[in-house]
Amino acid sequence: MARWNNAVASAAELKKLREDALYREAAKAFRKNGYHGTALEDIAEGLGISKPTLYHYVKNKRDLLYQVHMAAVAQAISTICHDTSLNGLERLRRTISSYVQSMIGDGSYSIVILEEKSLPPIQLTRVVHERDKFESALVEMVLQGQAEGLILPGEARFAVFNALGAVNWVTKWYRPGGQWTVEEVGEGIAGFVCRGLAAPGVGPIQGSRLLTPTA
Amino acid sequence: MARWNNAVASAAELKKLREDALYREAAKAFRKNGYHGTALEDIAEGLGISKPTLYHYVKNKRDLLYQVHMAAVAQAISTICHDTSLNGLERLRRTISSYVQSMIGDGSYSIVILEEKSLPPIQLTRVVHERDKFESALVEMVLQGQAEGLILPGEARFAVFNALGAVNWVTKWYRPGGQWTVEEVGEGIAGFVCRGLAAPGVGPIQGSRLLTPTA
Amino acid sequence: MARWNNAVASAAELKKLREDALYREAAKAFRKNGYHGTALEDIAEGLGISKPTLYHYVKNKRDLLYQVHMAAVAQAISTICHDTSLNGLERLRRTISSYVQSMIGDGSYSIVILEEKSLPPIQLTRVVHERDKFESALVEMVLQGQAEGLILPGEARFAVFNALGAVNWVTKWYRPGGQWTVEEVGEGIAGFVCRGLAAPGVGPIQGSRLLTPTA
Amino acid sequence: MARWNNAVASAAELKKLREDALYREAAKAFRKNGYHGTALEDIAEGLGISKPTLYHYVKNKRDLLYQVHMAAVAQAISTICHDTSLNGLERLRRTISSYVQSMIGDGSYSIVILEEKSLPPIQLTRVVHERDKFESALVEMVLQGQAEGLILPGEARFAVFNALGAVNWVTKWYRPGGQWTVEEVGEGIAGFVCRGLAAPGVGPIQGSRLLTPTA
DNA sequence: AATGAATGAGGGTTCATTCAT
DNA sequence: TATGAATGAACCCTCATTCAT
Repeated sequence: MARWNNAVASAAELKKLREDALYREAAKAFRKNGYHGTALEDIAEGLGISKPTLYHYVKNKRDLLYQVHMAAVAQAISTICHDTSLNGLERLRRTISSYVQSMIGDGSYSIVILEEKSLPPIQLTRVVHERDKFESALVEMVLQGQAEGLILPGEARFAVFNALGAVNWVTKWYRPGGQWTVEEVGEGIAGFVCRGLAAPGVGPIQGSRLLTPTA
Repeated sequence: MARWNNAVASAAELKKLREDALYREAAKAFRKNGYHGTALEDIAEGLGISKPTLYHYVKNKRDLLYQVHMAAVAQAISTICHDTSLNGLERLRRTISSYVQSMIGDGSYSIVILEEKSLPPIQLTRVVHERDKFESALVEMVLQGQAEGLILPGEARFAVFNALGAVNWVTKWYRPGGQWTVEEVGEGIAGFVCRGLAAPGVGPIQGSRLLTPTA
Repeated sequence: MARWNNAVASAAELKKLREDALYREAAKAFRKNGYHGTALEDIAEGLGISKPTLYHYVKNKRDLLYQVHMAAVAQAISTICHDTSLNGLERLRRTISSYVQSMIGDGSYSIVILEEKSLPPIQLTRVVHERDKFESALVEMVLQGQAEGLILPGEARFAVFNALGAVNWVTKWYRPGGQWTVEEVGEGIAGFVCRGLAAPGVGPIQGSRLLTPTA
Repeated sequence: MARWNNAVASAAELKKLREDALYREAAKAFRKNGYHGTALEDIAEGLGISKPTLYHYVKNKRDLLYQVHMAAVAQAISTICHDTSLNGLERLRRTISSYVQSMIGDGSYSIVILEEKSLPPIQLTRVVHERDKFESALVEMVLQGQAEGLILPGEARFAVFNALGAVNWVTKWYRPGGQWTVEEVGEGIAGFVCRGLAAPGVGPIQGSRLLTPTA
């Protein structure tokens, strides 16, 4: 019987690896059934362990959600493109492509949903605060792009909301192992978003075979 | 004390009106806390009635979710633009704008999330089947737009997924009573989506002040 | 099957009566097995109802303990002898006799034990505060008795501790329906305590057949 | 870090000393939180060892309680005054003083409470049987005192119950390191009890400054 | 139609106990 | 001897659902 999804290695790293496997399994379950719809038993079963064993790694269910959220945000933040030699639109495009790929890739922690009553205020605040860091980075790229005349004028936050919608939705429909590769999807969505925001006259924006910009 | 959100009228329509109020209240709760995170008590409280009274109007909680889903899909389908004199891109734009406005308007039934274990297979199949009608209509518009050379070639379903992401996400961030009107948001998202899909050379696409296409 | 120990009467008082029956049953269980050793199921079973039904009457187990404690202290306070025409020693005697009889009588709520971790600090403070009212009344009687030369000089609190020991211990050994009546026990303990505290030369103190002062 | 409360000595006695330290620590915990309210982890922590290590010294939690009870009773029995040259009242007084001092002294094993469901019948019987030895000794002293005309006539068992109440209660209120010494408390309680039982005309009975018989 | 009362089912959490190391 | 890891059993508590009124 496969335990811990075989994420078991040498002594010291063991616990860390197990935690990661736990977070990923939990993220998957939360994504599928929501926080309240997920029983700890489901997660334990997915890992081939018993329910009480989970309590060696997390304090309680809420804390597990919190940890998963934090891991997800950290993953999101790690996809931000910091290459200052690029214009805002291109930085946005690369970030989105990279972010999407991390979301649907193997090691994804991403949870999109945040049921309102699922976290106590303090932890909720922290999650929102971290999430804001990621969103602010996107807003900043949009503002740069607008200043450069590459992105349509208007509310930068509105632009980011649109972008995040197209992006986050991917977890709802993407099925790994299908005809569309992770990379194609990431590049495709990034292209879609950037075309949606680009000012008129900006040249063709890179996409993927799923939505061909140079037909 | 306001009961049934004052949706009470003359004899025969009474039940229908109450059902509608119930579905809207349920939709709001499900949207906020998910299916499993919503207690029937929450819904009853929101309507100013008691928990057992709900059972005069719905068979059980699952059935309530089913009814809300069906109402939501019907609402979505009702926003489809059937004007065959228009090209695919414009029909898509009008449909999206209209759909978004219905989602964030007062009488919204929309639930975006479908927790996988929340409906029994038979009802799930029906909901998915109805939802497919709406999505197929969108796919058909994209195909028409591609045939007309107005929409980029590629996977029409991929295009629709992107569109739906930007669209459905609106329930996560829109706050009624803020600076952005329902109409501005609807037109803005529709413009964003259509620019994201439009083939090069297609003229400026209508948006709103939130993202100005003709800056 | 006997439900609610037949403590069921007319409409409005119903809930109050049920609460009382619940508190008495809970007190009995806590006395026997301690707080942590008592399962809510035990209490429910003793009342002929099911476990979740308890939650119509108390918020949770801790709150139940708190309510029982408060009822017990109120009962204790109600036995205090306020007859100011009496000397301190006699007031003490009457109070103790009355208190003991209330503890082992039918409607007793008394819990003697307070496991330290069983109540959250706020509720613990309140219980202790109320209990102090009762103990202070006893201390005051002792001080009066000492001033009157009827009680030995020394630490009044020490005297009260001794008295309370003899008194509270009664719940550990008294078996209703045995050879010793409630009244005999109450008077007997009261006499024992008062003789233990009385100054030399104080005349014979009333007791009971269980320990005859006038042999 | 202090382990085993430094009760560690040479090879052979090691196990015995550790067991004693364990019993005392367990007694303390049981006294504070009751049997069911005490987690083995609490005891282990108090000894600076880990939970499974306890199982090298006791078979299981119930057995630990049993051992502690037996140690406590043995301690109680060891305080019995066997000096046959003394009258019953004085023997009782010395025994009680000595017993109280052993209860609140450093090496105390005393558990006063016996939650009914905490021991299986066989072990319970043995504990009760041992306890009876101690109580019988007290009863015998009372009978002797009554025969000698020094103790009030009446039920000897009732007299002993009163005595044990005042005595056992001491664990509930005594705080080491306070203003009252162990000896003062022991002598004070013994005096209180014996005055409570003494026949009229018996001369002054020794106490302590806490309750002065010769004021 | 409406609801207070009741409960079976289910989920989160703790903990005594075992085992491999 | 000592312990981190694991788990079955038991308990508190919630909630959808039913029923009598």
